[in-house]
Amino acid sequence: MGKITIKDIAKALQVSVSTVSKALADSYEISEETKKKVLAFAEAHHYIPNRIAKNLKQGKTNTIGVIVCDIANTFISQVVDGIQTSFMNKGVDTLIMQSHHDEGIERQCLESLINKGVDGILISPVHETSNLDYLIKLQKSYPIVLFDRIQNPLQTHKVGADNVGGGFKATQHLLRIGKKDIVIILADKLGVSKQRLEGCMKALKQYKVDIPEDNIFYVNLKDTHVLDKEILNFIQSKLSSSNPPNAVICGSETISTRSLGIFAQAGIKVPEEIAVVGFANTSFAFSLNPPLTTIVQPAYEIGEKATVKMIELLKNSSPKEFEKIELETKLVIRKSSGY
Amino acid sequence: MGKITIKDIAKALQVSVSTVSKALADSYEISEETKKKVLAFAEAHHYIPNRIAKNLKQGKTNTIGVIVCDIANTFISQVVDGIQTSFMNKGVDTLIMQSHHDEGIERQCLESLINKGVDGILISPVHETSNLDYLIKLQKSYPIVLFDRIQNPLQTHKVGADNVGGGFKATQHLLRIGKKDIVIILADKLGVSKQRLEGCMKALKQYKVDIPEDNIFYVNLKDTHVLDKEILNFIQSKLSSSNPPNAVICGSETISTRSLGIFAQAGIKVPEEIAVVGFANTSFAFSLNPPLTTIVQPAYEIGEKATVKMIELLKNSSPKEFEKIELETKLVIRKSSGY
DNA sequence: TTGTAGGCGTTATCAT
DNA sequence: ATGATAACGCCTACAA
Repeated sequence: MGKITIKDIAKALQVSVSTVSKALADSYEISEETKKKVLAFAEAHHYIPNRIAKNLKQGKTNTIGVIVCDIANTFISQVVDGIQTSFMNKGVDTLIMQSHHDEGIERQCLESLINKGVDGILISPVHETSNLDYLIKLQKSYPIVLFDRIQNPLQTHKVGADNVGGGFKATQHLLRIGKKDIVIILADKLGVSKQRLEGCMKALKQYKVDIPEDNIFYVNLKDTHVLDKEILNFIQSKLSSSNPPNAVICGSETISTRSLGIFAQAGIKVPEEIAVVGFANTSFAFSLNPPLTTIVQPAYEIGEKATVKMIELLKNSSPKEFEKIELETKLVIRKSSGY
Repeated sequence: MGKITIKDIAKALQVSVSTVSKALADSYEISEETKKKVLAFAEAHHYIPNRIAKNLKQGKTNTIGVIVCDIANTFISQVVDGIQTSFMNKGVDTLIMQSHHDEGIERQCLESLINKGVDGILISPVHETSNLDYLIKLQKSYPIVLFDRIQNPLQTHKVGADNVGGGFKATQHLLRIGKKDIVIILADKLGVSKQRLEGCMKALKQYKVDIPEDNIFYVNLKDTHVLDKEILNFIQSKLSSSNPPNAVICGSETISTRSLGIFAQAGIKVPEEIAVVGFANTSFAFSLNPPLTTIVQPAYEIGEKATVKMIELLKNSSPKEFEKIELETKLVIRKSSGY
């Protein structure tokens, strides 16, 4: 298996290695006859070109490194699906690494990818300034495309979701169905929280609706127990206040799903008592009780577009005009918001 | 960046390339003094060894190919997390590919990995006999470890979950809390369905409980709409029969989550009217309404163990004693089964 | 202790 | 249309 080389073919066919090499590359310099002979022999003996030798010779690996925080995350795994599938269709290899939300590990991933000789890097950074200096340095020699976490000072190509638009859509939907007393629960450590909130505020302003400042609540996702308690306390105190809300926007998948569970347990009726709109990519949104109205990020497409951009860069390293692509989110209306 | 080679160091330090090479490898042949000089220079100039050249020379790539059906699947993404993290800790690269449930694509992945020169392959096959002949051939030259889909005629190392045990635990739990009228809904195209059912039957037998044959129902996961209808029809007809069930075991994550959603919509009380135990790895099980009692597969650990096995094989290609590791599943009791 | 030279499998240049 | 030869960057006998 896989032991036969170009040299063996040359010897067997009594031609030179270069002839074989060119024949296999379908070069115009080689006669049809010779090509046929070579191809036939190669086929018959299951010749497999040695990619490593080729890589060494050409100084390229045909491999792109991808760094994500956590591949087991719903959204991320969908993005990775898009990346892997697209690169595979283009014959490019994908080396996936996980930073596990740690800047130090992220640095190791970057260094590791570099010394593996990847041709480019796709990264969703740990946070806005993680390894920024290093990335800036790297960028001088490698094409780098940021995805998902695109609120980043690094000057480069970026592909992500339009989270401002997402926040806007979520809010607009609630306002349109007459839910004007909105509370917003956001993940405090999540970069996109800011954009999503911005979108919410934009919609509120446009519809001339005001909400008290303390209707915006930040939670920490680290400990689910604490999270659950915080959400419950917040909502209950709000509901029993003089100006009870009739809708809540949940700024992340975890917050969304937990909230529904918590409300159900506490006997808070959704959507009658409080309507819920969440940011979530899980296909289980429909299976929740009630089915959850969601803002969905085009995860697969984000991966796809980032891939296309990278391939473009690999072909054409000159166009230094950095592009920021923000793909539209989708509002999927289900029962939790009251139709 | 990364442009400096061993040659450059040699030239700069007025020594030979081999001296540098050996110094970098910390060879005993080289004097401490020279080593220091070389290391210092390498450090200072950010020397990065060219892995490709090394690979070419040594005929190894230090890379393992991984083939899964669908990386965006909850369980699979958790396994991949385990694989990627473990290999990374060992300094081995992971090349992940997706077969998208297609035997032809799987074949392409395999061929692609081979010609990329991976040192070994970790695969969760599309089905029990997909590319079997090819895998058998491959196995003569490469270490191959099967994971997840381990009911496979291929004679090799296998790591997966003990699904028979999982079925047993699910059933035993129901029987212990007095739910003896059990129906079982299984995914018809899922390989593990057989094992899970086997476990269920084993428990029923052990507890001397009989269920009618038509309490076992197979559904197709392709179309969710159809699936939902099928599940609802089945359960409703069962519930209105002369011998209504008081418990259901859902043989896959999709079936589990959909069922809960469907029951809620149809006003079927869980667990009062019917208790539900599902096979699911999603962390949202708790957020469902009611929180879902689940059989959880040790996904991360499966990936981890498969990795360990592969590394073992790479070090020690001789031990041809094939091992089949079946890791225990975990029963997580929540409200859907009635506590 | 250090250096020389050959080769891993390809591709690319330049002859022939 | 074909072939000889030199790289690519590294490792490793073997020589010195």
